Amino acid sequence: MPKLQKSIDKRNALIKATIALVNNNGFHATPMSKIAKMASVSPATIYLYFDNKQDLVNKTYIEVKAKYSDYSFETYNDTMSVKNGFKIIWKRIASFKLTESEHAFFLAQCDNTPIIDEPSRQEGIKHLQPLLDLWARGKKEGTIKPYSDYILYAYSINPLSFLMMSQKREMFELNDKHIEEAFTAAWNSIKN
Amino acid sequence: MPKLQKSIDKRNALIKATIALVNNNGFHATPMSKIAKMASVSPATIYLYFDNKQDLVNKTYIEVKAKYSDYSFETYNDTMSVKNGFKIIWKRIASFKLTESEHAFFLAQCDNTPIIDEPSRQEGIKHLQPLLDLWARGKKEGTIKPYSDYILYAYSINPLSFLMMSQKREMFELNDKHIEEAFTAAWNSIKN
Amino acid sequence: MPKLQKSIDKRNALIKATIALVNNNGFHATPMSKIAKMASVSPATIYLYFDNKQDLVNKTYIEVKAKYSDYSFETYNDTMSVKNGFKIIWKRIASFKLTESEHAFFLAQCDNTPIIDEPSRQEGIKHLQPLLDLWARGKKEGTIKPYSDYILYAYSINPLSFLMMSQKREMFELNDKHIEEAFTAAWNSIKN
Amino acid sequence: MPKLQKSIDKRNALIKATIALVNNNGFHATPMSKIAKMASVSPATIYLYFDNKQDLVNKTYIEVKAKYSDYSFETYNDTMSVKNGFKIIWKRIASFKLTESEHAFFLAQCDNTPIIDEPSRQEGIKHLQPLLDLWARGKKEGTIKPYSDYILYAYSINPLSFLMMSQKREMFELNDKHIEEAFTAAWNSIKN
DNA sequence: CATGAATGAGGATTCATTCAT
DNA sequence: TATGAATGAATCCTCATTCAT
Repeated sequence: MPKLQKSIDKRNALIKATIALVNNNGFHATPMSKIAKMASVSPATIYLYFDNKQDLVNKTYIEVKAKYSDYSFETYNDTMSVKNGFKIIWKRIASFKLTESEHAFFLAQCDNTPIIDEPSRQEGIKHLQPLLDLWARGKKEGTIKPYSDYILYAYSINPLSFLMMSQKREMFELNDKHIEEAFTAAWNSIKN
Repeated sequence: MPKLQKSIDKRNALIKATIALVNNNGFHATPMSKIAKMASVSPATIYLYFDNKQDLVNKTYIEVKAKYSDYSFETYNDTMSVKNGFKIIWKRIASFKLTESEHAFFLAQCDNTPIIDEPSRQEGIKHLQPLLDLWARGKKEGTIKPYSDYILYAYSINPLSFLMMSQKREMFELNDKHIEEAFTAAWNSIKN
Repeated sequence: MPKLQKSIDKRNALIKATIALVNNNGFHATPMSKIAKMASVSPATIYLYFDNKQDLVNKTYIEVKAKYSDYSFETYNDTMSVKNGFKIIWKRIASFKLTESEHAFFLAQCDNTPIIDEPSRQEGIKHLQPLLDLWARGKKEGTIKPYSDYILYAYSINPLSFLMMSQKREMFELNDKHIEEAFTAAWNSIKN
Repeated sequence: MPKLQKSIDKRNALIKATIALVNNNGFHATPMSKIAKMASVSPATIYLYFDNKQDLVNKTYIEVKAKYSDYSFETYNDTMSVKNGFKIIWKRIASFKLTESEHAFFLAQCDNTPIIDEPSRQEGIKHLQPLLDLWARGKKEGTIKPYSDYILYAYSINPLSFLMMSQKREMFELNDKHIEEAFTAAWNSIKN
């Protein structure tokens, strides 16, 4: 098994280490040297895979965001009814945010902070399209309120970030009943 | 009339500068020297008012959080009906997040990041009591769903942070109609 | 004796250390840390006086070049005859290059290398004017060959750099007789 | 016909790249990786041909110096008269410095800098013997001043380096008339 | 012979903090 | 109280060199 190329494993290890360290210590207080150590590589090696620290964080963001989207829509297809489709997607997103909380926390940090540059942020947004399409359909058929997508997202999806955060801070333990309640709240806020 | 005490003006200038710089550049990329410069003060002077950088940020957080709470509850009193009281509070919070967006953005950054230490975070939470009391009342009388406060907050209050963020990023412009829609969504998500 | 300002002594020590280290080790192989150590300051202190390494070297160059010019023309005034004036200047330059060989060597290194940026180089050239004026006078009255100033400089002044270099490399010891010979050669090469 | 030996082409490409990069950027700011890239070779390959960076520069210096000497004496033989022989050699040197200015510039940089180690420097000097012999002959027969060879070189040969430098910096354009003048100056400075 | 990946050591620069005034 | 100067300890990043293939 010849190693003729840059190893995807190393890249992944670096991404993983970045997430873990930024989550625990913040972007400040996450030196490249620590990332390298956690990924079991030399600091210099990072620069074979990424241009610089900013690039590393940008790329990590994009990758996690893509993972998030892929996960969210994996079980959805657009033949589903609006309500059912929404539920399917919502449950996946909830599952992602609560089981993959490392990734979700990282995204929350990036989304509320100037550590990601604008192009990468734009790149990360792209993947939401299926949800927007679903809402468009719902608005047309009258099942979803005719609100701006920003408002729909703010009330039906984004609250999960807050709940994930609270859980991560160990202030609150989300059980299945909570999930059901949360879904009800989400659906009530946007259904017509 | 000579000044015999540490100047509250300087302290305020430092807090203000911290907010502005952390908002624009992030906590990383906000050196003490820049804060000092923006506050028209020597770097050494900061240490007359704050123990160190962490302390400066903590105190700034607490101060802004207090301002936020004070603002939120200013027009509320507990003789109001649950629905009306909620609306009063909600509107104030919305107003704060959208007009005092510098402060709101700073809080959002702190709340999603490990830059604030735990004691300060706890300190900042205290002030929400009137809202929790209102919800307790609502749950008792059956107007508010019997959900955990975390869920109620996640669905009725926190979405405003997302909308503030979107507006700050100039992706979305919140007008009065949007505010009404947002309130409807908020209320629908928690009302019984 | 209050110290209220950046100390000119420290600046001078830094310039001096730069010259010594660049002379002995070359610009590469002269880390800021060594310069700091030799000047008995912290590395960070250098940046109070200079923008960066390039700036430090540029400024050092300009300073040494100015010293060189000042020294060269100190005993000259333009009422002297062309031949006598030239001799006066030439002797001073020779004296500078051979007694202040550290400075002269530094200049030689900068003049034959891309370590100085163009603006600084231009800045360094300015001060030669009195010599050019003298030559202009000599050309007019017929005592100096009507050659380009570059050629006159190449043949009458620049050779001293080579001799300084040889002496510094201990290949050659310049005594008074040599100086006389060198002056004769210089004068013969440009006199009419 | 497979190549069984280290390719002289690669070695040459490396030497050429070294010259170009050191000339344009200086020895500092010329990393091995750039040399490799310019020579279309892997960094590791350099170490098949040279021991290390110092060795690469030393060898480059020696090679260029040899080229310089060979060129200088190509049209000379020791049956020529002193004056004529000197003129022949001088013209070749001038031609080298002005047409092969890349090489000449590289030598000037090395000669005024501690980037070449002493043994290599000595090695480079050897080849000048024919000129020294010519001067010895000239001194004996009285056509050349009885000066040290260092002085003779400083005044008759070295000025060409300064002129080359000026031309390279585009401050000065050397035409045929200038060359004649320069030769006159050179000869006048050393002839008896 | 040739290479791209990998790295440890080191270099320029920044920064939170302290000190002398 | 207030400050500008000073600094040691990091931090990001580069680079000469080596290694596995």
